[in-house]
Amino acid sequence: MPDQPAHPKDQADRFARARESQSVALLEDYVEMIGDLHAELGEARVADIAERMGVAQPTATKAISRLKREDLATSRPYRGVFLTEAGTLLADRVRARHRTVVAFLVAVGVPADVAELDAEGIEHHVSRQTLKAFERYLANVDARGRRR
Amino acid sequence: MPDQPAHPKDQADRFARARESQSVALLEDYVEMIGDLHAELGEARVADIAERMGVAQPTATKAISRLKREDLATSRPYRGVFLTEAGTLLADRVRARHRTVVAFLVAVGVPADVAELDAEGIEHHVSRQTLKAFERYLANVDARGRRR
DNA sequence: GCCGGTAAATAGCCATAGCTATAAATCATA
DNA sequence: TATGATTTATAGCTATGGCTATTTACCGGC
Ligand SMILES: [Mn+2]
Ligand SMILES: [Mn+2]
Ligand SMILES: [Mn+2]
Ligand SMILES: [Mn+2]
Repeated sequence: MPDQPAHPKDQADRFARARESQSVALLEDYVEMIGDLHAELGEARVADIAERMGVAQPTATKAISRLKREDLATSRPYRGVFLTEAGTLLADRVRARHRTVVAFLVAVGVPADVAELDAEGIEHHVSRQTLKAFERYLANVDARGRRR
Repeated sequence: MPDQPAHPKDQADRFARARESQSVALLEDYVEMIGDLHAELGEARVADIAERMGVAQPTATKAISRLKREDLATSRPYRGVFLTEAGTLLADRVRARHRTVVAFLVAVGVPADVAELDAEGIEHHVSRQTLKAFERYLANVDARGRRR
């Protein structure tokens, strides 16, 4: 019992878009974290990246190869990983979006710990327009206190 | 510049959870759509499933194999695909969640067309608790009219 | 009932993202 | 400075989810 008769092409485009977002999600999470590691530790070692991502070390190495291929990072063997200009920009954008999504979820009544968990996946599918809507919502909450 | 010093294990668990949600996402979208097709057309043919998913026919066939393996669907060769009890339950749950996510996004100010697009990816990362929060929010909106 | 057209299945390719096991490089310290 | 410990890279495996090309099954009309 779908809402409308469904336009196959539109629906297909929707799925294609979600698949595309997904394929970028891994890149986003890695660059964000590499940026975090530089801010916290002054460097991003493969071992630390792997630990925080919750994957085996060769899995992280392989992901880093993809970052390099997409010009988001460079690395000096046995010397750590570095974000390019583009990587830094992406990391900052992704980090800001991540925080907005978490804050927004909390603002609409999601428990903080759950918000953190869900945001890790949700963030990658939040478009520019949706992010703007979240920001507007937060601005209102901030200005007028918790609405009920 | 992360918010807190970051607990590597917690963060790793968060990523693991997002990966798990992702691996279920495809199953969810397929069962929802197969349910839709049965409601609309009385049957779910592989060709229609592929068209709506925006993938080639063999890709749909392979996904259906996975649905069968996970006991969400059965199929009679050249005769279409059928949801099991579990598949029907999942489809209904996923369809309801999808609608709630879209309605919620629209309610917080996301343009309807954008809400449709983003929801297709977001929905799979919305936990039970977050969904409850969305429902509460919508109930308030319904009861008291559009808040500003 | 046969035969052509359509639909589905199968074969076999590629890329991604995970893993373990092992080799190689670096580093610390004796 | 040699050596052992640690870290990183590499090799090679699996599963998923895309694809195209081809074969097989079904079905409707003659
Ligand atoms: Mn994430
Ligand atoms: Mn994130
Ligand atoms: Mn979806
Ligand atoms: Mn959906």
